[in-house]
Amino acid sequence: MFIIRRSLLINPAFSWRGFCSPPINNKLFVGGLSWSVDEKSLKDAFSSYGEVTEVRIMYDKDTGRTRGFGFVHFSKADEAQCAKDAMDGKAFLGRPLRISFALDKVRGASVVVPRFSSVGDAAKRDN
DNA sequence: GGTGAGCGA
Repeated sequence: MFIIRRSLLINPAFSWRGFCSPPINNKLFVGGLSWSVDEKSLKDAFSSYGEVTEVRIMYDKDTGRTRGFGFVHFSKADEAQCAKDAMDGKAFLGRPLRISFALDKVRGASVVVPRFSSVGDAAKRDN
């Protein structure tokens, strides 16, 4: 029924290139950060959408500057979903944010980063 | 330097 389709439109958990993107965890990968962004300003910005338990920004040990991405931990996955929907694509300190759910990386193994269009590619073939 | 995936329990 079309009521289902309308639910897909109004629910951010069901929109990712027109495909399902449920909150898989309460951690967000945040890319596209400005070079001058720091953890406290990032936490302050994301705290408006939920309880931020931890913020970690990756720094280059050689230059001491940020690598332009980081991770934000929320108390609840629902809050992470809300913050992602609200902040993704929004300008922060002059640069648009690129947010997605964090893929858990275990010590000693490289994180498997699927191309952010692999699922969408399947959806396009279906379309 | 701008399409990017860490750290510590």
